[in-house]
Amino acid sequence: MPIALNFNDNSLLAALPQDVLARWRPFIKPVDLPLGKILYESGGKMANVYFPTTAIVSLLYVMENGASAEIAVVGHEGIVGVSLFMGGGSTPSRAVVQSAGQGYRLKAEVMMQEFNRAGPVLHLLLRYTQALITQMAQTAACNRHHDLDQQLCRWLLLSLDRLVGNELVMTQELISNMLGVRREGVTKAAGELHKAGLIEYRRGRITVLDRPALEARSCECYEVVKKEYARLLPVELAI
Amino acid sequence: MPIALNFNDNSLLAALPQDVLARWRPFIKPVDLPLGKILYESGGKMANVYFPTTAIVSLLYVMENGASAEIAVVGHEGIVGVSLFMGGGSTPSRAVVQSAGQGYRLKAEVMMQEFNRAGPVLHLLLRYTQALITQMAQTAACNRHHDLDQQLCRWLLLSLDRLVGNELVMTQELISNMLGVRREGVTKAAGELHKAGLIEYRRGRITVLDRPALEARSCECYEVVKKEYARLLPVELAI
DNA sequence: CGGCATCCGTTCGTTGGCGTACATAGCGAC
DNA sequence: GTCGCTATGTACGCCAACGAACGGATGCCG
Repeated sequence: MPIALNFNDNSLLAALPQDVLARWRPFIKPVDLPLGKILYESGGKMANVYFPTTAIVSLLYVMENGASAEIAVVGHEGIVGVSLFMGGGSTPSRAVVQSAGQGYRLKAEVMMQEFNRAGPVLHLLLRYTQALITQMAQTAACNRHHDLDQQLCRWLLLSLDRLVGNELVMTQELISNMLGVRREGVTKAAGELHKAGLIEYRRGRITVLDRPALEARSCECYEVVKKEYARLLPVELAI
Repeated sequence: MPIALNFNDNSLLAALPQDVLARWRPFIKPVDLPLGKILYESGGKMANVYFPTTAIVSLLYVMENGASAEIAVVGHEGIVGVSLFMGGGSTPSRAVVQSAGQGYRLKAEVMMQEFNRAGPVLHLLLRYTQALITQMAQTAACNRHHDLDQQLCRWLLLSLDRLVGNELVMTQELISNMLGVRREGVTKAAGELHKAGLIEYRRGRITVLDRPALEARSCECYEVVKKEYARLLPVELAI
């Protein structure tokens, strides 16, 4: 944990004016986000918001029968906990760390205080939330119309955009939970991507070999979401 | 068109303070919203926002190949055009009138002016947006895990909540576009609901006979969304 | 360096929804 | 009342994904 916090690792923090960061400095803490850690539970009170830096966080919907489905993913371009400032302070979804790493944690009250000043923080966060909404909407449509093969490509690309390097530490079982499909289905789809020479993997590690081909094979959803993030967030924020 | 506008027909308008309504009065107009009218197009600029009263508006995602999927529905409890104040001024989805009726139209600039005062309008609209987000997330998960039968029940109930009476003017073809499935699939599912005595229909009119049974047969998604709307919006706003 | 938990591969039958094609029937216009 | 458009009913083969079950492999840990 460096003495001088480097807020540039999260794009939202990086875009904030100095005076906001100065106010936040005493209350914002770097934290480890280990794989599987639940940042908030469905319907639970939100004591903090999180700004991931090297971690990836999944917004996961868990149904009554235990089945799950990812509705959006948040990395160093975003913030976990938008429902805090949107109002209500909870959502019926769960936020869980999908790829281990670090992030910053900020107390809910401090965030709210700043939000209620109705300055640049408010506008930046609302634009980010709009981008998140796009991702959710796209996920809904994608779940309806695209096959597992394409969705796996989309999902790999979305994750890749939020990581450095081209390797994901990720079991097929975990991916299947995110996509809301069976593990066997992921095995089959991944096998085909492997045969085509796009990826390589072994026991919980996936390496992307041919990213352009992955983009070509993915459904349109990846591209749409990416473009919308680029449009809505300041240039230096683009993923 | 009455001389005295009755803003109580839309719950958001009804919840606004008098001084806001007074400022809006010169700029807000009752409008007819005929079936199929497109209020805004994917990616298009948003010149107005709409407050439905008796109409229902679908937020529809249209894919490259022409396939579509509804991501949320808006009626007298809401507003069409949240991406205006969220930032960006457009979304990659389309807003189309799903059930003909009336609503109010307000110029985008007037809305923005009020929103930027950062008063009760801002907070009310953000809470509503949060409810809308819940609906989208639920739709995403529902699309993944529940079968057409259950989804049709959910969809009928969501529509019914936004109408007076128990009759929907709605062809199966239209429903299939909303749900993102084939028309034949809707015919089959509707036939089963009919056999079970829950609904009755003839050529573009569906009558709900046994609402409790419909709720029992629906997936959990309807209940979750409904509860979240009730929680997030003031009591008198509850659908 | 060996044991073992965990991850990945594969199989078989089932099923819900798709694409296509065509038949019937309600309802408005004339 | 008849015509014709459009909504609804039905049938066939097809395929992606499901559920369950089990074998094989890898790499971590002692």
